[in-house]
Amino acid sequence: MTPDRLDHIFSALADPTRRAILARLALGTTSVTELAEPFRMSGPAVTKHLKVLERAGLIIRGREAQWRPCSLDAAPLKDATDWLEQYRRFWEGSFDRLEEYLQEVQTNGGKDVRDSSRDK
Amino acid sequence: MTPDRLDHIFSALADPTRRAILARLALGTTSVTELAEPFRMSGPAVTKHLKVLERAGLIIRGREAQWRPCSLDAAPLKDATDWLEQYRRFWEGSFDRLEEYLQEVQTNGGKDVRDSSRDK
DNA sequence: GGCGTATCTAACTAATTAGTTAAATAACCG
DNA sequence: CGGTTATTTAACTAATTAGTTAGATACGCC
Repeated sequence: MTPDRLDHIFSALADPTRRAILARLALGTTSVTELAEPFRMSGPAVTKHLKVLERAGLIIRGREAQWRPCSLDAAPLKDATDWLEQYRRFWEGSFDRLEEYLQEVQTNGGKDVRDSSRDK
Repeated sequence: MTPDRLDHIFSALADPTRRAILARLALGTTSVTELAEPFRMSGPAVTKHLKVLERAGLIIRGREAQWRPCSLDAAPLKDATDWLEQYRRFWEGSFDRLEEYLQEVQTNGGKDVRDSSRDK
């Protein structure tokens, strides 16, 4: 997982139009025109969103006559999830004693921000 | 979960500097200066990244003398994970028959992109 | 070949982002 | 008070993003 692959994935997800496109594609492959329909937005604008999703590896484009069907490729979402997974213990809240201890020593005794020479 | 909360969360995560800052904060609360250290980047640039993280709700800022300690608040990462979770079945690959069927009917018989009047 | 539908490219604009340096603010310390 | 350290704000620039409209391209059909 190179760092800018995650950049592309997360920034593709940072837009509600693009998340809605993914949600639609979760129901199945469809055309650009149908993807565009729910939005008050020109065709070219949708084409650009699709390019962003494609750069992130989240969609696959086919060719069928004058249509360029899009389908979901969720594999990169797994990479995003794996990255987030590292932080699960933080939102689940229950650190065990060792983790608490490590966190304290990391912050120089857990007493002060930088060093222990200052004393408030 | 309002849509633009997710926008803020994902776009905060779309930058490697900010992900590195979160990784550092996972080890414990620290100062702006220490956060800035690994990067070839001015102080104000780091302040801006912190503002983005703060807007996303990912960090909490304190005050201690002339320091403004940062600490991680991972709660929004749970929201991101929850959103991604909807797609897990896609990257795990094994759809059950019902899901396959639903996906096919959604795409008008699963045969064509738009309708069944065309026939290739 | 020419028409109609689907989609993309080009060229442009406005807003946002990521960085800079210089100066302001805040708080401790002697 | 005056100096030093930490951090933020202001003002600026360059690059990127999200949208637009107009025109090009691709393909099927008659």
